[in-house]
Amino acid sequence: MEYTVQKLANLAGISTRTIRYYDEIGILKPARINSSGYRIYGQREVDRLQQILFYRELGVCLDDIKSIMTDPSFDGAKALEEHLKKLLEKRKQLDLLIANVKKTIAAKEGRIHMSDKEKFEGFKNKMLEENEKKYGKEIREKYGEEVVEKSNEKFRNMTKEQYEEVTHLEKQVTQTLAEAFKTGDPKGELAQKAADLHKKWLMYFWPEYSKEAHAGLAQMYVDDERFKAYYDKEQPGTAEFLREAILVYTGIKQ
Amino acid sequence: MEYTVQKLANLAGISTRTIRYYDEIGILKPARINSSGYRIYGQREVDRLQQILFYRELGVCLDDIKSIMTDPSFDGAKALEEHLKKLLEKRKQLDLLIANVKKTIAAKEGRIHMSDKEKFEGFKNKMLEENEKKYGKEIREKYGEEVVEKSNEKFRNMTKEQYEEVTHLEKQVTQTLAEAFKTGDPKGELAQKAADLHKKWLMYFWPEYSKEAHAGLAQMYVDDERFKAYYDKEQPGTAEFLREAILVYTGIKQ
DNA sequence: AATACACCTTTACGCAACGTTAAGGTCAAT
DNA sequence: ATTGACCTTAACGTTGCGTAAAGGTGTATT
Repeated sequence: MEYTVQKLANLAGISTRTIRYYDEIGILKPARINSSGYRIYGQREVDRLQQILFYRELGVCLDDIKSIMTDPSFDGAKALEEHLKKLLEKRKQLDLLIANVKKTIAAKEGRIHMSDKEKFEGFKNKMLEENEKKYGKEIREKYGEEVVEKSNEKFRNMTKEQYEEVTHLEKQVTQTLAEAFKTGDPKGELAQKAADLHKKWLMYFWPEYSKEAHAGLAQMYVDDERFKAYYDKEQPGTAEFLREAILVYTGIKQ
Repeated sequence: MEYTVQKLANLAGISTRTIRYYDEIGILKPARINSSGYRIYGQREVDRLQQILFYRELGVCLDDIKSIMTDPSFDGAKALEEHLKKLLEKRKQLDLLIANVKKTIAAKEGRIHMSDKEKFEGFKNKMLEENEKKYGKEIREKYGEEVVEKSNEKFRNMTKEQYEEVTHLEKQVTQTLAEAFKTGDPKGELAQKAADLHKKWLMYFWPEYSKEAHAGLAQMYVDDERFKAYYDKEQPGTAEFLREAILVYTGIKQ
């Protein structure tokens, strides 16, 4: 039997456009072209199309299908394994998404009745997630995998009281820093108090303290747009001011 | 604080292209344009961008985000519910895909060791699925939901022996039909034997037999490209020949 | 022979959300 | 005056087709 595009399309349950497209991308060429320029397909092409549609239904992209079917040296089984891995990854992402959407809906409807402890754990996880997303890659490169993991571990192990203490400290830093900024003197008492509070805050996260690391972090607050924006939110220049204060505090600069 | 595209991009951890694109589609306009034509964003825009990115991470498309954020009468919670439904549907599809890919891999590696019974059940299910995919919609429209369901039920309840009998019958029909086709006479003995075998085969699927329905099916074998292709596979014209034979067999035509 | 109608052809835009050049202005520092 | 780091708009590419548009072919009917 020979088939024109439409006959083949009906046979396979797809559109003629699809068939022409498959010709276009070279994945399914007609057996021949007749004198009027019509595409004519034979039994071999029907079989090939079945194969293509089979892989298509498994969600394999046409380019990969092409490789699987054209290159005989290509390992079809391995390609499917790869494909499966991609699908599983996709499902993981999707599960995360779904969980987040559900959470958001629940929160919006106000019918979230978590215990304080659960809420607290939720906060911690959310913070870690956000942190990872925003700075994860660079921080890991800068400080090393181990340091970051230790820091996160320390954070995860915080009690509710410690967490409250640390958020309180954060507020104190911000406030003191804002007041110090008004004085304009990074060596002044207020600025040094801010730097000290900042150190205390930091020690909730860092496995160990060093002046050099503290000063380095202060420099990053200025260099990195995202950190800078956080400190400059109310008053532009605050990030620089904090750096100066910390440089003095750590004795790197008088 | 004021931000140019790059500052805002760094702050939010996205690309400048994205920011310009969001301007282009009107989802995030700059606070103002300076004398050089630069986009300038303020705190309000930063907050708005955060919102946008929040929804984006939930997988909401930009068009929906636009609706959620611009139209205050728009019900954000409802939109999220809708979105969640879509995501769940997507996951269902994905799970199906994954199961199929796994099955395929297992089959390819030949490490599928099913019992004969399991294998048989698998065959039946696969046939039903394929049938559903290929003809499902039209058949249901033509014969009604109930008839189709009854037929499928009958098929599902087949024992292995019955199934083997029916596949054997199918082969007999094909063979007898091919021989009858050579005689060219749809009224001849062979053709009538083919029609009779076809009836017997059919009765494995249909809840009840009627001459009219049998003749109607024969007509469809000619009208529908897919059925026609099945019968014409070896010899074009076979579908028409079978129809004629059945019309005689059922007494609709002498 | 003309016409209708169901086929067939190629060309090309549209879709989502940007990535990626390309070509060219602006700004601050050297 | 020249870098170099910014900024701008314009436009193509990505995936797998759907959907016209404009025009040729084949066959049956009038």
